Amino acid sequence: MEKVQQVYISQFPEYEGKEVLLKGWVANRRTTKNVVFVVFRDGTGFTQLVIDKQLAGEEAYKEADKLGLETAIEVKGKVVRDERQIGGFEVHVSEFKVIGESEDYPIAKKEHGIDFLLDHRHLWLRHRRPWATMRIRNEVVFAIHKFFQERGFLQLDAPIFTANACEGTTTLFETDFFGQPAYLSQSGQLYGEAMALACNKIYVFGPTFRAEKSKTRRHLAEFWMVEPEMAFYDLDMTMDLMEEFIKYLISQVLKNRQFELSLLERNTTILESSASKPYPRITYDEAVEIIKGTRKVNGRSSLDVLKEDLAKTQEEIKKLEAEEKSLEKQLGTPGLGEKKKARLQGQLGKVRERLHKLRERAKNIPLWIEQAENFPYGEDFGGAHETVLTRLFDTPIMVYKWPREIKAFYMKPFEDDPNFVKGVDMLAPEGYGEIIGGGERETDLNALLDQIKKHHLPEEAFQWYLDLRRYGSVPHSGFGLGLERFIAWMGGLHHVREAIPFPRYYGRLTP
RNA sequence: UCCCCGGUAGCUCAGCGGUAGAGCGGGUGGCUGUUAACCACUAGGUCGCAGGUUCGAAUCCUGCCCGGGGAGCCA
Repeated sequence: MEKVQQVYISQFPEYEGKEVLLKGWVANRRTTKNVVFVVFRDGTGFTQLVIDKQLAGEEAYKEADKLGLETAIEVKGKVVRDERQIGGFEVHVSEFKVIGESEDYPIAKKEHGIDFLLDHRHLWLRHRRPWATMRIRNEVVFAIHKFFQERGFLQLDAPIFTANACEGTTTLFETDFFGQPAYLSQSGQLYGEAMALACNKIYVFGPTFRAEKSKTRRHLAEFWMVEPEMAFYDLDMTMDLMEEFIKYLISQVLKNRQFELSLLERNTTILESSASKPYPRITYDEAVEIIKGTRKVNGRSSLDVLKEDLAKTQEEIKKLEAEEKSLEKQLGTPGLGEKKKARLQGQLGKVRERLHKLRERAKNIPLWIEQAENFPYGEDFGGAHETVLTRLFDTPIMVYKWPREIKAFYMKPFEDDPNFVKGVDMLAPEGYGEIIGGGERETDLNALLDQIKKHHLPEEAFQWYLDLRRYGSVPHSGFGLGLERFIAWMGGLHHVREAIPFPRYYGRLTP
């Protein structure tokens, strides 16, 4: 092969009309009489290769026609503008050679179930949706570091092996640490507090582990959390920081990852409002009133919104049921052509799938209404309550001033209202739920000892933590952002397991 | 641990008491600057496992296993 410059697909705008060398993989292939079209990827993007008999020769055409999906190839050709293609360019190939063969690639050119795809996660990562998602993940991670570094925070790591449970509630993974039981960290917070009192403003950014057998779209057994901790910060300063932080992350994704968002077919309306509009700050008491429907938001009550929703859902169900019947009748007609029959069956499948989802929804809404109306004051919100609450807003909301009993032992009570603590949760819109939990920490040694006893936690294990209150205790605060939940919200992903390269959750340890 | 839904071809699914089906993917041939291309032919199955009901079970019943969603817990 003659020497030409090797470039990446991402550099195409600088190389229009030029002869270049590309190295990558065959993502898809279509053959026509004189031309083979290859959808080609090199990790930086996707483009179409055109292997024409005239230009590349009869041999190249025949060889290209045999290329299996995901064959690694080296290509020489000219970058040509073509507005019909993704990225706006295609490559007219003059020569190519195979670097690595690929036969019977397991992921077919069609829809697959999530379980099959996750069994092939190591290969699935090569495809468009995961590719776009991973680029958004990287954008978010980079933006997190930029945000904190620009504000003088130090990134410091908390240990992963710990001797005790942080908050004493969740189930932890137990391991053997040279003959002693040790647990995988469920939060870096307590260590973050120690580091903040040493370096003022710090953030812990690492993996965390929870051994709950959670089977929901919001849970993983291993996930990444960003936990800033700031000395001399009170609750209000913390809420200001949280809002500024989330707005910054969203704006960076919107600015730099439009193409990836479009590949995910993400409607960005709510992301845009969330990047600019102020986030409502609501006390727990107010949130309860909103959930119960006794307090209106912008003239709307949560229960009315749900009832409207139910009516709309039922209407759509009726429409689809009629469509289902009509399709079934058409399918029952004798003498249908195979082609026509297949098409009808395809349509019927889609209608049924949509019906299934709507029926599920129609079944759930009355339950939500009931749960909302009968919400027992003083308890934590469940998924249904969060949905009811966040549905009324087009930005994240911050719920603060929580009843002391339902929050962790280290939370600081309000001086003028000691039954409530200075904790705050940020709830994302569009059903993505809690993305941040945090607040101001207890500073008083005796108050903390009291809480440790009330929560039945082992006092000895917390001696080092209590030292932070013995020697120069100061007001301080912090919060934790669930990275995968945030990414799932950005990308409009169905499940947090799509937001991490190799998810770990109950029932999934490989690949 | 509990509740709901599911397990049929490599993949996505239909069939729900009477001879196991379609699309995609594989193979062969045709057509075509194609966009998950298209058309024809072809190969491909212990209907999750075990037991029961029945003349007859993918279909009904029971138990178990696996998966999905939710509760709990939380980021």
